[in-house]
Amino acid sequence: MTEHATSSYAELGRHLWAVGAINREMGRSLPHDCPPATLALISILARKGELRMGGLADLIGVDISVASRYATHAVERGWVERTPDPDDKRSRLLRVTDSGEELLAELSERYAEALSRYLADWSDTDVRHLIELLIRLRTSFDSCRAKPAE
Amino acid sequence: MTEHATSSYAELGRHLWAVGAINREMGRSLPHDCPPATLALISILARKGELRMGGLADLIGVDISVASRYATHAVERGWVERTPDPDDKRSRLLRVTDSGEELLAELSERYAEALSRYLADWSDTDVRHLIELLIRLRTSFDSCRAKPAE
DNA sequence: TATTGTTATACTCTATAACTATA
DNA sequence: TATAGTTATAGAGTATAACAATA
Repeated sequence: MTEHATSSYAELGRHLWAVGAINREMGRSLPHDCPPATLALISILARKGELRMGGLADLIGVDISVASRYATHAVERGWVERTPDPDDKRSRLLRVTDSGEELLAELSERYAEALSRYLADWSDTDVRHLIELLIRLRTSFDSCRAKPAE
Repeated sequence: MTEHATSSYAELGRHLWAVGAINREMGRSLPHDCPPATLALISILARKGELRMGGLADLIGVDISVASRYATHAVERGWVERTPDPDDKRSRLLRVTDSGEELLAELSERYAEALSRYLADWSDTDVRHLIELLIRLRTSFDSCRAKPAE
């Protein structure tokens, strides 16, 4: 990006921060039992299949201690199960149960419906575009943290 | 948006939620004295000029009690000042001080520099595009909450 | 009586640190 | 000795509720 447009980054920062308010509002529609972070955990596991705790924490973007707490929460409710990791006895593999899949389907639909009411005037293309840019944003951050020495 | 693309909303939700991790990471570079919410408060006041507490809280996207706490924090450090509201003695008008402007300039530059390192491969157009979509997202939410009866 | 803002309190989310078990 | 994960504790951040002052 050109030098004189540097202030656009500050502006982007403000709008990124404002997303927090939207997330809080959307999160209020979730059941008390399943906070947004737990739903994210289940959703990621459903997509990735089996994961170890460390990999899961990276994907959620929280400390491993936080991910561990949420995983325990989800296991206690039967949404996630842990099996021994054959390659490393310090670790266990996490996987979504059928019950977890059901919960995910129900809450995803409920969430999507709520969001669609807010974004009634958005086109498919608009939504796709925002998704792509957010994916790219995350990618840029991840790849930058992977090589902090440069 | 067409019906069969409904699941895109759930996907958008996941990526919006993931922005939180980015915000946390960016927030770590701020001074202990000035958390992200305080910076947002100062930034909004600098842009809008004088604001009452209620209007400020709406713009930040938090409860008025939270905004009040942050305002007190900023006033105590000399970044914001309160003057009587001539039209309503229950309220006061908030405004950024010179000191607050200085802080905002310094932290904005620092923030922009950090973000620009993460987004080194983004073009002006990319950044602009994301900003526009985030603004529109916020607008859609605000206008929807303004008429909840419909 | 309703509204604006403040303050006290509680709740949610996350990180740090101490610890156990295994690599 | 280093690493994966768990748990205890502490620290941010936010919301709810009770309150005071004014509309």
